[in-house]
Amino acid sequence: MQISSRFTLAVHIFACIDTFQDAYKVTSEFLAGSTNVNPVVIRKILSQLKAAGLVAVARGTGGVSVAKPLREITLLDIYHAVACVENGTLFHFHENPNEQCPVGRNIHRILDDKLLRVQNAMEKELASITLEDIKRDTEKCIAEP
Amino acid sequence: MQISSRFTLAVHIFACIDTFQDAYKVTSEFLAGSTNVNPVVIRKILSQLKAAGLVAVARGTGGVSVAKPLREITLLDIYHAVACVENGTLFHFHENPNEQCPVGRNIHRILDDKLLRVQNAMEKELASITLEDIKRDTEKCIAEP
DNA sequence: CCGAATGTAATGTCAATAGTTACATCGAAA
DNA sequence: TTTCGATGTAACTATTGACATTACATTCGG
Repeated sequence: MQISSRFTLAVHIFACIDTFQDAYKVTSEFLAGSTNVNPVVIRKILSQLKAAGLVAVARGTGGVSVAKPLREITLLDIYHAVACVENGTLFHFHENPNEQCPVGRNIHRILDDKLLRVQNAMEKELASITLEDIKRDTEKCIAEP
Repeated sequence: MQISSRFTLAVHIFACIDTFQDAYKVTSEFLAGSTNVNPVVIRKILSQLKAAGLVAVARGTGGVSVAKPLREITLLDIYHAVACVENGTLFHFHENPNEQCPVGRNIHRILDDKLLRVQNAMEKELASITLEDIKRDTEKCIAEP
């Protein structure tokens, strides 16, 4: 299985806030229009981002803004906020290896550290990219089509 | 979503072949016993590993063996063989960003290279681990419980 | 040719994603 | 203070993939 599109949607949302916050009120309806997904899905993601302290959502009046300096928000923060993998573990392990079997009894001791290394390599790369990078590349792409 | 347990199952299968091939005939039934999953699931994985040239499966008589030197098989080979992610892309992208929107029109140009970097970091780590490492650690874990 | 094992189709269950409707709630502005 | 646009969420649905399970044709050494 792939990592849920909630992640790419969340990054898309931030790119929209960066780009449009001065010209428009950025609402879930507005974001639904840019991403082409349902507004309720956007609101679900926004509430996860809000719970992680990454955005501020104005109730009543409406509108989304970024809650921290862009360079302090990494793709890893966003990835964790939208909770795309269960328990934060990337690899799903078969649940009940046979404890009577020497291999089944030890398979976690054999594999867990290696899987963690792989996951850490991925998360480290996610952590190396900030919303400032996204903003810079967004402006560049829009400027030179 | 997490990466399918087919991957950890496949590694478990190789650990079993290493450990038991001299003492037992390693069949799908045998492997189902050690992993505690259905034999048909094991056979599905075995046929994927066979298609990738990683194992040899004896029809009729039964039994599985490794088709290449252990040091030449990496966890990345296994990961690709069992095809846990669609098109080989780890991140699922929302399908139809709005082409009328400056951000929607450019979101792939903004994000694709970054997502690829993350995926490459993960795959590089997977490629750094071979079945020889698995065999060594399996023997170690079984020897000292 | 017998028997144990593989290959595979078909079916069922379960969980997660994503779409959609509906509505209570909020809060600024008229 | 009422109105109106927006958020927060619950509820229901459709779709998809994972995994279990049954069934059976096929294979091949003994």
